Amino acid sequence: MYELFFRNFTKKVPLTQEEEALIKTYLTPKKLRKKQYLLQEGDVCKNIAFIEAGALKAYSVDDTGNEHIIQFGIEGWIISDLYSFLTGEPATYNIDAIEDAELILISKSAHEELLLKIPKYETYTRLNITGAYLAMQKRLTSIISSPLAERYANFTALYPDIVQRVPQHMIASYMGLTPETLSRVRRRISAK
Amino acid sequence: MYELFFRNFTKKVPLTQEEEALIKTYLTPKKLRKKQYLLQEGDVCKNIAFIEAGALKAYSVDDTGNEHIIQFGIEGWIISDLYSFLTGEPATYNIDAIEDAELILISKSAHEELLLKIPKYETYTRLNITGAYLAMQKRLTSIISSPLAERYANFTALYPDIVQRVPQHMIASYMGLTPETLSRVRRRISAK
DNA sequence: AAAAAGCATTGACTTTTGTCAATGCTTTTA
DNA sequence: TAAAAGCATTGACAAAAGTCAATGCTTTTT
Repeated sequence: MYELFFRNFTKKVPLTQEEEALIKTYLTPKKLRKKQYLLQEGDVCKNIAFIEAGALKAYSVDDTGNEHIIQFGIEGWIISDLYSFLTGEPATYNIDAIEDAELILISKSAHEELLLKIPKYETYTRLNITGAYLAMQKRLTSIISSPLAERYANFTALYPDIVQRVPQHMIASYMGLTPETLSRVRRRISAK
Repeated sequence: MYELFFRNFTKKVPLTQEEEALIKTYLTPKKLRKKQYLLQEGDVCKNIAFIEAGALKAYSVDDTGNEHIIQFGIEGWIISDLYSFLTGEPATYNIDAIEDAELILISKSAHEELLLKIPKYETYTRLNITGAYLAMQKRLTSIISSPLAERYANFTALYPDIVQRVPQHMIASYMGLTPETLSRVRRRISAK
């Protein structure tokens, strides 16, 4: 149940057996069926979720009812409304399961205690957020500076597994496009 | 010279006099004239820069010679090509001064030693990167889900000082628009 | 003080993207 | 297994954004 979590952790920061055992006491496993919510907009985000298996999406919903996907998450990734988690403010994102999923939850109090008690957990957290920042910066750079066809090519090159597993219209949403536009971009690319 | 840096630091993580003095030995001040480069694409980013005064921009340049601004920085902010800094790969961004600027530089070796020797520096770093991540996530959400007029209104509400100090065409670049389009958006807003 | 460069705006036009509606598949649900 | 829902694609048209060119200011440079 915790294999991937600790494989991931120790790849960033090596742990002793004792540390691993101690950290384990702070973790809570959770299963989620496809379409179930992990978090709904307006609720406070109580957990950070590490994804052991499955796929989820975090998204906002606009006035016209459209979903805008801010983040995908699959095995080995972390998903959360971090702002809500850290501040206790109501969440602005929804998170739900695209596929049946197995998660490992870290509550706010667990997170805080781990930060205080285990310096390596702070390092792990720092490296995680740094990686997330760099990935998002690449995405943003691509949005403001690359033509659409190139942006889609970048995405498929970077996340081939997500392209396989997720419906096109969700990828369109992630890219800030309508499904029709993405469909046409793909046709233009494949015509070459 | 280091006032703002330490005011900022201690607001996040309180420091003893000794710690402050020790950290100071790792810092290098630098002045930059308007239009001068702090970093050029292709060079390795050797420093993280804390901005004591002035304004800078980080941007990429596309095949047609257009600038795309990925980040503004003014007093109290940090600017860098973090990916290049951390990996030693050539920078993909340019950074230059929009106004004369006073910077405090932290070199790679200084950064690494500080992380090892001063746990509070790691906490400071973690909080900084977390804040940067959350700000960028808001920007990204706004891009994929809000109409243009609203995005511009958000920007002016969030960064009124930048709107004052920076030419419109740079704000257009930051928003991923042409200067003409931003000008028209502004006219539409003010017509109401 | 004059010349040059930088900047924001506007108009006319083109290209890109969104919207709405319809179709044919495939997958899920009853 | 029949019906319903979900999905990708396409066409016709509308709206949004980009391009190119010109103008009038303002700021910077010489």
